[in-house]
Amino acid sequence: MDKPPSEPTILAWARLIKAQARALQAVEADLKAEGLPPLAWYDVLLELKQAGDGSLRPYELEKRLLLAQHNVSRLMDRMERKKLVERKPCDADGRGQVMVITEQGRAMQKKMWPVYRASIQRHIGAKLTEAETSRLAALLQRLL
Amino acid sequence: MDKPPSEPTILAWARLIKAQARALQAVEADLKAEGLPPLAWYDVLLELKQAGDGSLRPYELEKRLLLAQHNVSRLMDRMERKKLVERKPCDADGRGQVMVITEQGRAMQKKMWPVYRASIQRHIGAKLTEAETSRLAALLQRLL
DNA sequence: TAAGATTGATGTTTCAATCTTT
DNA sequence: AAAGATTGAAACATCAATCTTA
Repeated sequence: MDKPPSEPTILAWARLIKAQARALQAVEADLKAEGLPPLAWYDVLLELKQAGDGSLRPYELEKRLLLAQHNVSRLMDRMERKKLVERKPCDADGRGQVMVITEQGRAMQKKMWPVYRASIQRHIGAKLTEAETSRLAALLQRLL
Repeated sequence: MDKPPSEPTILAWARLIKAQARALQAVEADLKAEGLPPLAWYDVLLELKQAGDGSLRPYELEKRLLLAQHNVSRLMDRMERKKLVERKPCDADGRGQVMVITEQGRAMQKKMWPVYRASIQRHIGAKLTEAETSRLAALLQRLL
């Protein structure tokens, strides 16, 4: 136990951090260049849209987006101010809230996707062959 | 042009973001649990230590760490307050500064490494075989 | 007591502007 | 004018409580 990581392990770690940082910064920059909100907002909108009735509890968003509870709370504040989501009381649990995507929220998700998609292609797709992409996806899944 | 990304490309992107976020959060938590500073500080200390004379210009750190100039500036403020680095004037360029690692900085780097190393092993090394780790490192390099 | 969610205070990052030297 | 670096103000994230209902 406490066996130290091999050299390839350290290299994989370093490149995971760096490749993600580069790609994420590039995609965020592409969104901003189009005057669109940050990626986190897209993630929220997509999760809500994909949830059956366009709504999720904050703690569900929390788990899916790997965010802390108080960060979800404030992210919802900002998105609610822009009318992209709405808070509703939760029938089933008096403590809880339900976050619902609005029509404006759905429209924003639709508007962001082509820009986001092109950005993913530019910064990931264009750098790997199809076969490499599949192998990368498979290996990354083993880390989840 | 503007060919949309394939399904595997989108999957690889999503997993890159998620796997990195998970691993990074886990490693940061391990460091914090030991009462150590965040990873960014380790990165600075290591870069300075590895630079020939233990010093680098802020703009060099900026490029190596993928940080914005003003973020480097403030990171250096915090680390200087803790006596881990020192600002010196730059002989060769009157506009510039030189950031130098202190003895305390070297000691901190040495103290952090075993914790960091064990954390990398736990969150990356233990989840993949040696062969997988090498393949992952090779694929990630293609993104850089 | 614990889960779901929020909030005040504090720390960090970002934006836009500034300052100095090249 | 451009490069290296910093700074005030605003946005965002984090920490430690707090509040409510289960």
